[in-house]
Amino acid sequence: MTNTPNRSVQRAFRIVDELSENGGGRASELASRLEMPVSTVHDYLQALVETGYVTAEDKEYRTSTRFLEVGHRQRHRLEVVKAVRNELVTVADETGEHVTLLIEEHDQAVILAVQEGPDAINLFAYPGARMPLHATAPGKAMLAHRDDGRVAELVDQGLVEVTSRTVTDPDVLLEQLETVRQRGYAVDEGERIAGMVCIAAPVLDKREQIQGAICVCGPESRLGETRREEIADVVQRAANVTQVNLDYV
Amino acid sequence: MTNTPNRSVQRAFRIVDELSENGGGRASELASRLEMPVSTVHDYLQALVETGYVTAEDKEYRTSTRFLEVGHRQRHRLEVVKAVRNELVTVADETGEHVTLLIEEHDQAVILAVQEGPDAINLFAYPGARMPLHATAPGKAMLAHRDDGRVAELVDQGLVEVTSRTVTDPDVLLEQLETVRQRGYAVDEGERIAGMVCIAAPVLDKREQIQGAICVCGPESRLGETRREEIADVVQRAANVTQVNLDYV
DNA sequence: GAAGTGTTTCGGTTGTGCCGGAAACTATTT
DNA sequence: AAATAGTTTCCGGCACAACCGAAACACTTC
Repeated sequence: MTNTPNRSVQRAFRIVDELSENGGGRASELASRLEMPVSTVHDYLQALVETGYVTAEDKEYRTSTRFLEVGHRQRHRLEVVKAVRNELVTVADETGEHVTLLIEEHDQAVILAVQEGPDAINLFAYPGARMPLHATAPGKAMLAHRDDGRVAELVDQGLVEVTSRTVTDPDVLLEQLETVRQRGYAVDEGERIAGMVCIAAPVLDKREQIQGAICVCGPESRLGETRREEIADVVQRAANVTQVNLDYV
Repeated sequence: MTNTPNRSVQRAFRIVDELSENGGGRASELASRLEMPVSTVHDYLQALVETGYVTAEDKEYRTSTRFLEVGHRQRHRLEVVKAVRNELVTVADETGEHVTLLIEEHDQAVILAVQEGPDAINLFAYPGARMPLHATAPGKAMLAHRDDGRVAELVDQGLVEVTSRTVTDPDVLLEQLETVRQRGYAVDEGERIAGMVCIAAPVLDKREQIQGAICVCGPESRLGETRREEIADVVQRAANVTQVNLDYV
């Protein structure tokens, strides 16, 4: 942006990113991938090990469990997580499907908690996983309760097509958001993962501020019209209880 | 050690640590706590935000969910976690207590997974939480299967007294480790948390390498002699099944 | 034992992190 | 509104630490 990006910090975290994506790596490997001199990467790795955020085991470097620690501490402090915990379990039991809590961060939807019901299909969903807002039910649920300016910004950045069904037309998106506001829940039909339907309800606090979204995902084949409405009810009720918990505490 | 600690990297992560411990903070606040000039801290925060690992919301900085993401990705790749998952649930159900999976990292025991049984007391235990090896059952379970050199190193670093019951005498520790090897499980009696008894079994792979430990914790009052032995059996069986899973995959 | 591959060390130079100072905001108070 | 105090943010020049080429070192492999 303006200035002072602090190159060292950038580079350190680029290395961390790289380690995270590949589940570890060696100095030379990283060096070639990041197009940096080996000796430089080596210096960084040394420094990172020193901090405790990276471990070195026989020339093989990995991210350490410190990341888990920091991540969980942060999550633990978020009110929504506490407020929603029991509800997630309930929803998972009642629907049998894959249930998640998401929040918005840095213009993306991020999973904070996962609860798998008895029939849940195995999604590649873990806390910290992120996805575009416009291509998911929870994302749309949250966007619907943001001011229009925010939505316009997103549109300007371009609505990436994740699957062939992803909404990429701004007008369609705005229309859908209006629908979400009216009926209280959002749906995505294979817009992020083909063959997958998700239904999500927004969690608001007493000041009508969006705090997150509860989302149920299941295979299209299992989620007919009536079933979807059932699920929508369950999710909305859960979101409601969560709001009460949130305001009560 | 030798040289090149890369000050920028150190400082960046010190700021992250500080943010994590206090659940966020403002520039001036951090500056005074870390005894750095405000402008410097500001520069770092800016850089950290740029990386996406820190979020800024109205002058209030927090660690972002990226840490969760990196942490979980790492955890996901660890074989032990997959191998132990079902067993943790089983143990939690059978014992009713608080069950965890731990590994060793950087001379500490680190929790990787938590499973609470129906009667579990509420411990401040979350993935990423760390504790000294010598003061916990899982730590002792893991140490028992390390070569003596490693143990000697730990002793040299000093056996910190966590509670009044913590083993601080090297000879006693070595003796206990021998017992662990003989009967296959480790016990700690209020050595880390007063009033808390923990029973842990080591998870080894086919090459006899220590991969982690499964740990059951409960209040002293509930864990009499016979109950402890029951639990020891359950934990050992779980560790055994985990080993099989580990080697099979 | 020579040649190949990757890691670690070393040190000079050069670019950039650093931080004092000032400006631009935000509250709060009179 | 004006003054005060406490922030955050911007700026810019200097010193020093990051940077990386090259050399030393540790290994395999042929």
